[in-house]
Amino acid sequence: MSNAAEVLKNKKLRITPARVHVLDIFIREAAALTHAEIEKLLIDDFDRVTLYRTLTSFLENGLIHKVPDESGIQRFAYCNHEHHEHSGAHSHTHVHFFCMQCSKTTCLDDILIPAIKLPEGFVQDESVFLVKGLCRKCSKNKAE
Amino acid sequence: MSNAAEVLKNKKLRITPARVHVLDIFIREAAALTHAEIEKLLIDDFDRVTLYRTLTSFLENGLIHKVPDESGIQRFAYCNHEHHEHSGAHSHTHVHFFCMQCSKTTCLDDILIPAIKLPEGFVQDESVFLVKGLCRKCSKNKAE
DNA sequence: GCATAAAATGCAATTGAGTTGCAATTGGCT
DNA sequence: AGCCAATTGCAACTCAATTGCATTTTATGC
Repeated sequence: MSNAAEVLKNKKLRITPARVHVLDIFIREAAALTHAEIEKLLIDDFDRVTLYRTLTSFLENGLIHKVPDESGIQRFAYCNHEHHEHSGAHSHTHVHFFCMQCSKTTCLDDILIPAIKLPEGFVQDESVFLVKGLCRKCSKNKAE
Repeated sequence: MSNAAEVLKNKKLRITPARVHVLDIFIREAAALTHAEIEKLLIDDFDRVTLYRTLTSFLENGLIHKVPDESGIQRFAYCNHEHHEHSGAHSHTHVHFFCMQCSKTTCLDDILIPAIKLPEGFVQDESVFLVKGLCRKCSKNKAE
């Protein structure tokens, strides 16, 4: 059984071609992907709606997480559990990085969102931290 | 001359009914607004396109700034210059707050985005920090 | 291995945000 | 008042995302 199928089984999700293929892509690609990007990466042709529903299902089951994107398009990335395992409930409290050169969005799994002090009366729940700039690869290319 | 007209004049923008009305709304409302919300708040009926172009113009001239929104819709808020005046160039480096109860997004002008240490090789430019939770008003109501 | 119910998929149609080109109008100026 | 450039309105379009419904597929028990 493929790695993806294994993950689906653990989550008690039905193992379907669409899900296995999409999950494979998420595991393979290290970046945060949009619906359209995944669609292009898929070899087999699935209906757009199926892909939307697959993403929703993965989201609900904690396989992927939403990634902030300023352009207004939804982005999703595979949840790297290695970094969060110890905390019990899965959390997405890491910083995300958008490269203005190559337009890739990546999870900085090791960098947690710093705590801030809100004004009196505000109660904090989740938060989103997106940093824009140049990724390792692009800043290196620029220096040469 | 109205407050809004004054602001437009200082920015060397033409004073048109659409601009004055939209700017009035931004000054009046303390929250970050979407295109659709502004459209509802407008008494006079302007074309959707006019509103989009008005927002673009205000954005380019630093009258409003983009506010992060997880749902993927663009939000804009009036730039409160009191807090940034001293820094010369206008900056939008404050934290934004989304209330999960009343769905309003507000600028926490006084709370600046904390600096973080990126991994080796990453170069930082701008960043976006959105905190979700309960605003003052809603957390107060809940406590009663 | 096969029947079955529930879940997943495909298709068609729809909504809503945002954009573009172009003609008509209006604001700021002398 | 009159000019020109900026602004507006209209029509048409793109793209992301959603919904209802009929069909197919999956997991499971026999």
